[in-house]
Amino acid sequence: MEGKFGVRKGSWTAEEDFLLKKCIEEYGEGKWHLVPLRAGINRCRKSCRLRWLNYLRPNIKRGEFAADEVDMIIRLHKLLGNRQFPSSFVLAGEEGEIRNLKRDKREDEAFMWSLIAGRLPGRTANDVKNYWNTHLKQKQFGQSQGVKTGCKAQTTPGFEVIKPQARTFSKNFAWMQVRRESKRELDTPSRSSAGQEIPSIPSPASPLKNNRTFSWSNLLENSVKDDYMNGTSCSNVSGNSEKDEPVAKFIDNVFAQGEAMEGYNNTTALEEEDEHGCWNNLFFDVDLWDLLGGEDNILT
DNA sequence: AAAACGACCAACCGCCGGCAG
DNA sequence: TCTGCCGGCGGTTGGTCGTTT
Repeated sequence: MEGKFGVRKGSWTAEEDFLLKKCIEEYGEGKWHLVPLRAGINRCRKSCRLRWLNYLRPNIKRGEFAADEVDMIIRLHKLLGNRQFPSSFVLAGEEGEIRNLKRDKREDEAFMWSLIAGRLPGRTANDVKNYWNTHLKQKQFGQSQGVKTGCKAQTTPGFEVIKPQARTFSKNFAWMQVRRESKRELDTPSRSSAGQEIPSIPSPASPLKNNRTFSWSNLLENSVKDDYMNGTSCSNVSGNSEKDEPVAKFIDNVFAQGEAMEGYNNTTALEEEDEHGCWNNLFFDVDLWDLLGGEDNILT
């Protein structure tokens, strides 16, 4: 059970767990290279960190994944693709400037499981990854692509990644004018400039017709998918017409949730003064906000 | 009853970017 | 600018346990 340099490997004992937990409680997380020494454990820094993050950390939820957790994993995995943003995931800035939202290679590859886990309280990235590999991957591909072939694990076949199309935002884009008080306007269906009814977003308090629970991933997924597939124009809640814009619609949908955003524990609040001098509180999922390129891209 | 098989998941490995010196 | 250390990630392995033959 000893690896290089005589450090212990393999399963952790109850005593090691106790020492590690005690050490983290005393010194806090971080400085992992010091942890084995401080805790008096003959383990490498990585082993200590992993044991803490995946097992000992408080509030880790164990046991079966709930249906809504599984649903969230599937949706986010579909949304984020197979560790890659499409290279065409770009936003058009001012005067034809194209900004590519594709991050560097490392970011592409590194953030998916942790991002998904971040939306599942108590679940670790390792949990999510294991669950995907042992349960969901086979369901998604097993029958049609013969995953159970006995060969070594291979890269997950690429999902169909829903790609937002290039778009232009303007500074006076109407979402900046939306006030939370205008949420009630959503009670009547919005209409596009062409008179089309805009698909309404379900309220958290009123479940979807098919009884599926509302989740944040629906916002982006539905918004992007609808617009990408239909190519329809839409208007935002303030009634201003905009070109067909998946991201814009997403933003509209986010604001349509009004008060509900406040209860979401991973939401950032922005304040924006509109042209009438009104201050608006804008609530936004921090990860998706970043995913879309942050304020620079959204507001440009 | 026991061997073979398969599912599950904790743990390890290798890689990479950030950062300080 | 270079180098080495650190933290953090996805991919993969291998031990354990339940099920099947």
